[in-house]
Amino acid sequence: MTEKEKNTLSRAALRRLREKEERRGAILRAAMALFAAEGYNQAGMERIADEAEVSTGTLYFNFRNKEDILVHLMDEIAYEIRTLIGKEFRAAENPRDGIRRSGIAFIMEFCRKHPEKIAILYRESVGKSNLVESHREKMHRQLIADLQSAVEQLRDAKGYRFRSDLSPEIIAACIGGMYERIAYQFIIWQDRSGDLPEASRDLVDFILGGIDALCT
Amino acid sequence: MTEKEKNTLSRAALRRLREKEERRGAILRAAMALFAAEGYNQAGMERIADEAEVSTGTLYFNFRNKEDILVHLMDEIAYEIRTLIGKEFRAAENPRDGIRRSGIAFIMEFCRKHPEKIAILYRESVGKSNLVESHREKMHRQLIADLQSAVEQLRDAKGYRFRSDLSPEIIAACIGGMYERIAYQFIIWQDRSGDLPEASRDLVDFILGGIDALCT
Amino acid sequence: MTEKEKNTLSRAALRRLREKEERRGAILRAAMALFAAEGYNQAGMERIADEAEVSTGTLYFNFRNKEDILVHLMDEIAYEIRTLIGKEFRAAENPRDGIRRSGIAFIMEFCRKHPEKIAILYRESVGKSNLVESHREKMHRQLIADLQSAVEQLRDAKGYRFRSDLSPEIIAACIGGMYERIAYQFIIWQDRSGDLPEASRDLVDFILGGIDALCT
Amino acid sequence: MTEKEKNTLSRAALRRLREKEERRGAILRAAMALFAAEGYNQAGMERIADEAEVSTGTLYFNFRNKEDILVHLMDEIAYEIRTLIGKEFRAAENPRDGIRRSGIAFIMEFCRKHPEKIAILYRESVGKSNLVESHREKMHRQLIADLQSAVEQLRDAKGYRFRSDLSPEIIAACIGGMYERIAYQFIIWQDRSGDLPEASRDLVDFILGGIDALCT
DNA sequence: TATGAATGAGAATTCATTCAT
DNA sequence: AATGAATGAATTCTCATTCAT
Repeated sequence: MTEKEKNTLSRAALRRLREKEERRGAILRAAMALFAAEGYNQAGMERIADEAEVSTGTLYFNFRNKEDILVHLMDEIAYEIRTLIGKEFRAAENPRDGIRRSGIAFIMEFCRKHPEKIAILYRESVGKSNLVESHREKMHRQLIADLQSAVEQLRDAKGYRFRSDLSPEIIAACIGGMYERIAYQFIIWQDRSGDLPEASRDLVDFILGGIDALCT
Repeated sequence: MTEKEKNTLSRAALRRLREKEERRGAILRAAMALFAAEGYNQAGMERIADEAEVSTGTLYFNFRNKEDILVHLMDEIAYEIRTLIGKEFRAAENPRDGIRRSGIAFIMEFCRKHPEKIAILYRESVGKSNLVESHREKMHRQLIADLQSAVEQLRDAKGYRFRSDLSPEIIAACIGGMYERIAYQFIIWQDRSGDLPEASRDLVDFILGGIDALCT
Repeated sequence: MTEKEKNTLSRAALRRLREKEERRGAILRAAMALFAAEGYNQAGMERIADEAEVSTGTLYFNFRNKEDILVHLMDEIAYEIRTLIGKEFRAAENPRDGIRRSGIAFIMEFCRKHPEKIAILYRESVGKSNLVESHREKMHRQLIADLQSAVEQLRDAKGYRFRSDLSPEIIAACIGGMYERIAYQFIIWQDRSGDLPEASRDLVDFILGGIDALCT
Repeated sequence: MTEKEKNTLSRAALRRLREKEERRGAILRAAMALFAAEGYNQAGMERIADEAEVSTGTLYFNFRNKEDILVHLMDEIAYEIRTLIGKEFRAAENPRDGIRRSGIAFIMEFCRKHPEKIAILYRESVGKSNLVESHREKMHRQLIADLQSAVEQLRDAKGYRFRSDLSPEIIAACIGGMYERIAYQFIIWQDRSGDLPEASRDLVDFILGGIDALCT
């Protein structure tokens, strides 16, 4: 429903609409918390409904099925990440600084503050079903595309040349993998948020050094 | 059962032992194929038994439960990887070359040739249960420790100094993450084995460049 | 609401009444189409509402519940059948001809032209619930009573005597069963409308021959 | 499993086999009783399992699903009917007598003694799902084919000629319909077993008279 | 040891019905 | 009167695990 459509509604209708969206939000929040805390398979629909203070029927009124809830969570999270790192990258003076700033922001602003989203993104959405897996692929492809674009901007700004046409894509994939692993290891497996500032600094330097090494 | 113990057995007992181990192997092979092809949750015990040409009862005679089969597969795979990259690393002239050789071997000899093991390692063992997850952590910790040790050997050989004590661990984690993502993307999501030689070369150069960048 | 009551209403009230009846009709038409096409259990209330272009709430304003819709459909259909065969029977010169004409009309004018009503009458109303089943019995009892009366008129006109007092009822039941089976087989199971003229002729001759055989 | 295969089994294995078949039988008996008493849709799987003194899992070990149980019941019943009326028909001196004997046996020996089978055959299997319905069609087609063959034997024995080639099929369908309706009305809707002898006599005379009427 | 039938708790999903607006 | 979101009991089916033979 567009903003324009909303303007034509009565105030009572607006309130109902707000309540409806709030209910969807409550379901997504409850599902995220449970998926992160107990695992996608362990979290039953009844439990999600309870936590969201609705009935199971309402779950199915708002989402096609359990998978659909997970996919919506994935979309929300991916959107948030792309927004955050895009903003940081554009706010930087140059691509090199953009990669640094967005990398640190991703770790410090996103991962550190939303461990449950990291759990969804890197753990609960893995290997669940063909549909979820293909959605996950699409999602990561987009994030990789963003990273690849950043790498290419850096290359162009510096007058670099990479060894091969494949290099930007490889680099982007590597960057994605590094963030995933650092986040997983320091947030999900161990609780070492305290090490994150240091880790994120090493991480971006590692990345920039790696990129430089692939250039002539 | 150690080799020594085997020597004390009668030939009939040896045959039974051989058959038993063959059966365990058949079960593990069947489970690996099914987990990789259809997913851990989708692959039922009955189906695994069928494929291994034994009964479900035999499954439970050889393994505590379904999780236990997965954990054994994970162990086998981790052992194989550590053996391979350890061998390559030690066969190299110096740590820098060791990182290069073992990295390329991992991609070209292991990942490329055993996509089903990649699926188990990076997809089917993710987020399954607390037990599997903690086993996965331990497994990755070992691999990371190997990598960390290689990085430290490189540092010492070159007379490098890292910015912080954390750096070797961060670097090791990053390396693990890169390999995971490259393997996942080029083998599981897409079928681009043809790009793997190029990708693996970029990958090790990226790594070595990154390490250099964190040194003084 | 009788015709007389309608005359006392304002034109606006008349329009509302017309709209209301049109809505009931739309619901019944949608339900009949869906019950016939997909089955009573498969056709959900939401779907019926959609098809009738009303809301589920309106369904429940017009009918007590889902059963009630089915029962109304059954009544409509039974009324239509009784009207048709009654008219044909009375238009005939004698009872024998009446049985012939009404039988052929039932097959050719009703069954052939309204396969969806046949589906409701002989398939979708069967074994659904105690209420529907008892309604179905009542409905069939009425049709049988009509047939029985026709048979008795034939008997009296001819000066026949049946072997027993039960005979007219048995005959009537047989006639009902034959029509049901012929309609089911040639319209629902197979699509052999082309054979219906021939079948209906055989059918009535079979009936008349059967009746004669039970007379002295 | 053929008789021959059974002979090769140990006595213990035979006992287990007997128990297994007994369990299948218990399930079918429980399901038949419940379907007839409460209706197919009303009878839950849990209830059937309870009644058969097994678990729901055993239900699904022995039958694909609920539909499958119903289909097996239908097959059993159809087999029993064909066996009975075939035996009676062949035991008769001539086709005319065969039609009479088998008709009376069907009513008096089968319908009267197994009202629950009548309920399955003529009520609970109607309009349940596409699969059941197509199975029902096949089943009735076979019964009709038997009847048609009997009618054709009568025609040939008597040197009759029917008005059209369609006639035997029409007659067979009519006969099937009559039996269905008589059984339904006198056993399911009303409890008039006392009238069945009389009804069955009228029924066969009606049939034979009808057949004669269609001959030249 | 090996078998495979039996178990039964647990899961997702459906859908007729209600009711606040 | 009409709407349509919400309800929640009910239902079918799955599957890891057990255990008598």
